[in-house]
Amino acid sequence: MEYNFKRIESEWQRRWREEGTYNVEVDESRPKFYVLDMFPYPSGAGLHVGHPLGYIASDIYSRYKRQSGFNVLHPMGYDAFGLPAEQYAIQTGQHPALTTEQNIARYREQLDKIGFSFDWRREVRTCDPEYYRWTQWAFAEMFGHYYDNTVQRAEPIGKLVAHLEAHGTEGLDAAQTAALSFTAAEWAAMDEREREQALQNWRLAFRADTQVNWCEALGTVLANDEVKDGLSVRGGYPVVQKRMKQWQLRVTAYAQRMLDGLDTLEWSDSLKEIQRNWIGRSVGAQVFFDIEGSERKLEVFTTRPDTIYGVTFMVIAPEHEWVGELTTNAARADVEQYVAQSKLRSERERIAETRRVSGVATGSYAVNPFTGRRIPIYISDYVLAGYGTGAIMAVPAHDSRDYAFARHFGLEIVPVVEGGDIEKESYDAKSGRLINSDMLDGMDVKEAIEYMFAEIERRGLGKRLVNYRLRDAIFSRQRYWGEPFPIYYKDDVAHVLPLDKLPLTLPAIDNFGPTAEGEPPLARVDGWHTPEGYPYELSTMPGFAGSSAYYLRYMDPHNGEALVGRRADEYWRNVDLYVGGIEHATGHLMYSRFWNMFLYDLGHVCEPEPFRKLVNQGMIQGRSNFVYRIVGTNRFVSLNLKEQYKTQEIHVDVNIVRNDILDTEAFRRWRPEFADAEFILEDGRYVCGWGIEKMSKSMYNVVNPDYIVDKYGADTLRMYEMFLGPLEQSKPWDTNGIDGVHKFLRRLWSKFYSREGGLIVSDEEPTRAELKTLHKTIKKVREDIENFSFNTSVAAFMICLNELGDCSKRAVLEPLTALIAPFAPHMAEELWHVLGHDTTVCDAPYPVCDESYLIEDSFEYPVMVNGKLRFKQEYPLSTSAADIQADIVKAEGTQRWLEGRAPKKIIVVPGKIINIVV
RNA sequence: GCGGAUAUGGUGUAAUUGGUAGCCACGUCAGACUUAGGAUCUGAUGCCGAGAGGCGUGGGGGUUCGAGUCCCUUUAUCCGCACCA
Repeated sequence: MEYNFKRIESEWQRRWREEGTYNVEVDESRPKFYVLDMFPYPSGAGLHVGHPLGYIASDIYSRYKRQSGFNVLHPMGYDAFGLPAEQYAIQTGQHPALTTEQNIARYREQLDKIGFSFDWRREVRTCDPEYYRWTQWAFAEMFGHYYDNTVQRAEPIGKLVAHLEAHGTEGLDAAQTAALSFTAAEWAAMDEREREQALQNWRLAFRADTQVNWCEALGTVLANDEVKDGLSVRGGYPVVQKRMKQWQLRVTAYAQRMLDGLDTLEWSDSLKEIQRNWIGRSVGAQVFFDIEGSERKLEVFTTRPDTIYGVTFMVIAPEHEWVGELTTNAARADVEQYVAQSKLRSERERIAETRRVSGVATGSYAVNPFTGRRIPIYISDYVLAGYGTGAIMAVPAHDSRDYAFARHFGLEIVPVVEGGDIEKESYDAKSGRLINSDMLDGMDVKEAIEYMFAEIERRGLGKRLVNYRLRDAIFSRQRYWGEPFPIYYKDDVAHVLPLDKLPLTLPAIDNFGPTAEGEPPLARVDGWHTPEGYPYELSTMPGFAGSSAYYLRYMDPHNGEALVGRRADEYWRNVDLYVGGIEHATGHLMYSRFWNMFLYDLGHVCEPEPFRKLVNQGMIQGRSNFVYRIVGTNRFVSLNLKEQYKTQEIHVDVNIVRNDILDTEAFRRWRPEFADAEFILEDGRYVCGWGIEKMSKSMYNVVNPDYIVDKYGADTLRMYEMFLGPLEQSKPWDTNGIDGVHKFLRRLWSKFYSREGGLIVSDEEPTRAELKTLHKTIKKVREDIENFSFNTSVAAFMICLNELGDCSKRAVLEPLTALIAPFAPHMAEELWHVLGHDTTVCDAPYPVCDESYLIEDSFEYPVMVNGKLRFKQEYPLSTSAADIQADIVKAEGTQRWLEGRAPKKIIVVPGKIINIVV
């Protein structure tokens, strides 16, 4: 009987759905395992063959865990709010809700064909009000809390208010935007508006004026991780820096905990490193410099207080708040011009012009507190307003940027670390002996840094400080298709909606662009205010809002009382295995950890970290094919003849090419302009060129999973995607190799059914060799699954089948069916029932290797002479190394290769190798 | 510039973790069968060489009886950060 994958797959998918095979409930009697995929953003293009890669791997692991006795939670949903749907809406006028709905339907259809073991009853969509109610709730909770550094966790804002009432800011140690200072009496004297203004300095969700990434084309601000190289990640539009009042999340409060938490996670080192760099912890000193003729002191942050004797000038950022104050009348015109100029530069220009020295003197002077010397204060955009204090002490001798600046402006360069030659470049040394530094002279850099920390504190010049590169997350977006903020304004004071007023649903509109006044689209909505008439916030939340806690909702998706109920949370706890792309390293994976830690502080969840183990699947690239048109003609020349002509390389649809041979008839039909194409063939065939590129429509290299499923079946697609190579590695999709996997499945099928259609499974006792093959395979496949090495497990199945030959014995085939079930679930299910079972193969215990079948009693040693394999010699494994050593010299082969010489040394590694050194 | 990763046949890859490099597939070649299919089956296939044999894991060096694997160095590609004080 033929392997009719279409019948088998549609039938079992239907039965799984009808019987709820993959439904899962809390069950305290069994151990849990939570396997999660990063949910997709349902784009209009549908899935290509690269998208399911991670889903297939996690599905295999889920099924394996289930067969191993775990109660497996394996859900799926959609990250449905976001820019592309809205951009599409602006262009076409179609409501994003509608296009999103359509895209989700298409995604679901595609996913269903692949045979995943999702419990679809638990589906979440971030744009569903019943879901985003909890996104709004979490935001409201953040608004209602601050981060208390003394206890290292979020605390209710009421505790802060109590402190301010009693002591003002005295003795307060909390994560804050700026260092505010007022007394209890001053607090008491504030009105509601002033108080709220002050509280925003500590709230974990707060509104503040800040430097933001503004994208004019998208009409919205963007978070740092949404900008790359000065361009928006979505769309690639220019981004400029702008000061705006925005809602933000105080993720910096959790910087240290997020850093420390990394050590507890089973994530790849590279991913942890990316997050560590993003958090960017650096230990240094805060130092205050006196300003000549002013009461104020200029605060800087430095990691190299040891070099303070080499400070010959200071630099502040053009956005520094004291620019006006520090500028003397004589310098004012120049400074104003410079500041205006640097404001105009886009982020992209700024990056491109890195290393070009620019700046202007303020005319003011500071005093080096250690040398007592008068040093000029400059303004330059190589100092960033957003890092540290936006001001630096410049040490030109030992910092290349300061050096370039000093050279350009002819400033003094004083070396303070021995060893460099500062004539041509700075000496950015992290070790060495201090010179020209008074009491530090002769100390090593490390020693001097420690000494200076103490000295700075002793002299009351500042203190030791930890700085983070991590910025607070800009949380508002001036657009429509996102979660509305649960915020309304009363006399411009922000108030938050309580849970029983949530969700605040997104109103329907029909024009998705900004208003004429440049207000967000929600400004168009009449009645966008509370019943009392107080206006709601006009911006909406960013894409990462909805994806920050979705994994919690899957645990308890229909709970109307809480994001996740206590019983579900305490059972499922956190994600045991998370599979997704590395592109979320500094976005989603940071925000989710922050969000989860916050909910943990409040006691809503019982685990501080959301994702225990994380696997990053590689990108599937496209394998493009090319044809070569002779310039100015409609003639196409085969790859190996193209050098003889002047040709132009043209992408050709990979679906009309097989093994790099072009289907010329299909090519003529492909596009009208090729209808009368002529070909110059080689060996009667047209050979195409190929290259690896991103999979995209414009390269004509997109392969649709539906097409593969239709032609080869879901089981073949699943196994082939795994066979392609290591999961974590990026690799090109090449449909050509798929035959090998398909052939394997057909051969497996033919172990059960003869060509004529009869079942040929016998009850004969398997031979020892057959059992050895079976158990070897069981061992290998189990190990490979545990190591996420799915490509080698597919190879192990193929080897197993090759070794079994025409063995069709039940005692071998039955465990093999259970073993392959996670990979090819449809076929395994069918065969499982053919073997007479009436329960699902998903619950068949995963086979265990019986090591006794693998034990060998003798071993054929490869015998090397001077490191080259010369012959083989068999010894019982019980033979000792000494006995082998004594015996091997006498062996016929040894004698032949020794050619009368005496061996210098004989190395015997039992069970591995014999090497004779002559 | 800093940090991380990768490099093996025509292609995707594998290698009991320092022990016979190239498993398993694709492709190619040869053969069988044939209802002529892009089916199925069998065999060969790293490179050079008629053969014996030699050479082979990006390049160079080292440790070792033995290196794809460890160390040093260098090149190329990819990823992350990037005037971070």
